[in-house]
Amino acid sequence: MPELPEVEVTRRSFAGQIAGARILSANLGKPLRWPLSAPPATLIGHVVAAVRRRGKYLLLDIDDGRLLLIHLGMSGSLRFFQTCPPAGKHDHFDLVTSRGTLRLHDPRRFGAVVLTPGEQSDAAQRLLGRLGVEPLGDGFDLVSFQAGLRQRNAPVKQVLLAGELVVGVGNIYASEALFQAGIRPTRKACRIGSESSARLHAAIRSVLASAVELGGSTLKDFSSASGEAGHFQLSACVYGREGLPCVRCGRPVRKMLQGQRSTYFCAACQR
DNA sequence: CTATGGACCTGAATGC
DNA sequence: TGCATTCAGGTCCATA
Repeated sequence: MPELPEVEVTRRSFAGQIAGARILSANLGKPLRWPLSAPPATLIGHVVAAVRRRGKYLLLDIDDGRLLLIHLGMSGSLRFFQTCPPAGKHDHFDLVTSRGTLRLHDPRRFGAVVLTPGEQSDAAQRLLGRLGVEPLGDGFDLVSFQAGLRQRNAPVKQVLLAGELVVGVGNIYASEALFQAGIRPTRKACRIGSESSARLHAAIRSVLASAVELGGSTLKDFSSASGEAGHFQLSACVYGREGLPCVRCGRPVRKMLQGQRSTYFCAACQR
């Protein structure tokens, strides 16, 4: 489900409520992707100082310097409840605080909750250390992005998904950004001209920013921590539109597989 | 080093 | 109706 916009929308929907809240208990259900590196009981009595985001990870700063990392995987979503209903079959983590309960719902359990000693610890850096720059931040400058592309021989879509150049661009938004930039997803990154790569740079920013504005994509079951659905998918130009007319030229949108994942594009508009 | 494919897990949609 | 197959928003890991 969640790419950067969904994670950011989720963060914004509960960060203000949980910041300053005292942890009353932390309960795990079925195992998630990585084990907790410390017993969750060690969180009790501590305060959640802030909620940040890095790529597709949510970072909960604990008042003693520890960092609780949450990743939503493919099917995860978070809700923040004032009064928390009983846990359902796919609710696998509850952080009960003085201001409400943060609950992770994740049917496929590709998500993760990892308690680390701090952002610079090995445990945290193992997950965060190789992430590329934030696409909506100042670090995403055109010149370094173009230089990064020139170094990669892989198809540009795979380079975006790898997240080593720039984070947060997942399967939906990679297709959308490449469509907006007029670049064929199979084109080798190092063979993209500087005008095209400048368009891609701008497209990544604008696609992600507009998805955040629209509250993310609601394909299957995404909603924010307050339960709001997103609306980006209504404005998707190519993703999930195989066979439907390209919004620009009217020819049918095509679907192909790249690295076992669906890619949507317009063969006429993208070269 | 890179590129590829499998692994993790469940549920919904599709096909026969 | 029932059962098997395919697909889904992510990422790590083993293998060539």
